Amino acid sequence: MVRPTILWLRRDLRLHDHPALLAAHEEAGSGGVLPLFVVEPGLWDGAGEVRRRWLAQSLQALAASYDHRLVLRYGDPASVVPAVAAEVDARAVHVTRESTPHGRRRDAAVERALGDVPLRATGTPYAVAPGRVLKGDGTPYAVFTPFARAWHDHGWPGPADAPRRIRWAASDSDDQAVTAVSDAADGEQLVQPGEDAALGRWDDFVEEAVAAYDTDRDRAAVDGTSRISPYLKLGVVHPRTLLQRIAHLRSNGAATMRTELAWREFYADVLWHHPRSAWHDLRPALTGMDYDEPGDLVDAWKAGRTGYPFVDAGMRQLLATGWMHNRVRMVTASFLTKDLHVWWPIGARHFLDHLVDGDLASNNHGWQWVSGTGTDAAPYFRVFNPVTQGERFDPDGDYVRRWVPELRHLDGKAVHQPWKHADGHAHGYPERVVDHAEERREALRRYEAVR
DNA sequence: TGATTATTTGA
DNA sequence: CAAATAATC
Repeated sequence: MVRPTILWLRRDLRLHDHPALLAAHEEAGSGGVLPLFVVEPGLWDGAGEVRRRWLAQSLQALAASYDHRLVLRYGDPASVVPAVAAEVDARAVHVTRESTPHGRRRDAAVERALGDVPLRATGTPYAVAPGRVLKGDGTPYAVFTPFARAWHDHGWPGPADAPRRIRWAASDSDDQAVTAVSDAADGEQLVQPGEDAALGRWDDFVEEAVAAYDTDRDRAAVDGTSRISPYLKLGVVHPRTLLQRIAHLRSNGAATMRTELAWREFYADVLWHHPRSAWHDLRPALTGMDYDEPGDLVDAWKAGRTGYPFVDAGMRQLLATGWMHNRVRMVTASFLTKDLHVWWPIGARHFLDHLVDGDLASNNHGWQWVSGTGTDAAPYFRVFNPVTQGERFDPDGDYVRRWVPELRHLDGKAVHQPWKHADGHAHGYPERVVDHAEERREALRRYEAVR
């Protein structure tokens, strides 16, 4: 009697450097590993089109690398996973350990529902497991820089062994999941799906761009960032693999790249210790802050029609591609929270709905950083000037012209202040919805009131 | 991983 | 008096 194990996939859609897959393989013996992905209604139905497309295409690429044995099911994992386990008489269900509030609740519910079938968690989506790095007194770090130092000193193992001849077990997908995924998979994508594409992208980046990353990553019009985040979001690559491939590099660019990966680990660690910070102010510093209710101005912000070119370019890039340059994320977030005086979760929700790399911990804590409510956050008085930021990080105006066609007739950095040119608004570009200088003062007044 | 304003510096 | 630097929000 041979019994398979189930590998229930979530944020680990890859073949290599996959400890949970190796553990499932080890335990299964000749019974084989049944790879299962559950399309969760709560996560799938609310996701934007571009986000769904990225997941769908990533699943198709994964299926190909799993000899097309990947099983897709639609429904609540607490009923679906035990049902599949019963169908195939599974020995155990293997997963990569989750650290988000939803993931932890869900996995606990699945474990209860599985009854006698054990749920075995191996590894995490991080180089160092969230919660592992602690201060000398046993409490978590609240400030990034000391965390990053301790994280680096803690170190991490090298990539897991390459799997050798995994024996896959077989079962059927359900129609609803198959249809959902195949319908969603149509269309262009920011980057190519799949593990091979991810590793290729990273190798290109290491070869061509990482040395200049510390300066080029801030230039909105330059393809100076790695664009590896959509892969990290779904675990198409493991950060350990990425870190290993830049470990021998001593350039400032490589160091900055390691620091960016450390930010991802830091925010996952913060979320592990403070699950409520996903959607609530982490620090009570701004309790009682006077926010405006979302209205027409927020709609203008979402549509990229605020009249501030750098902001609008970013918001349109987000809608069109499911991605936004990180510098512009900070500027657009500052605009919503400090020029429009809207509470950060409104913006965080919009980003998460559309970003193909939308990761709860990184996204929402990034928003808290901008709004001044996060741990180690920007001080409340730090307000980005959308014009100055545009002129500094898109000095030639190419980024704005790429995403805001109504401004293509303006040359150079003139695009950043169309109101200064007689024909600036000649092609339908909207007037500024607010006056930045005035709203900056208003933001400072409101912050002052709760200080 | 700011911006603004006041102040100092140096051609 | 423009540009660097410091102080302040």
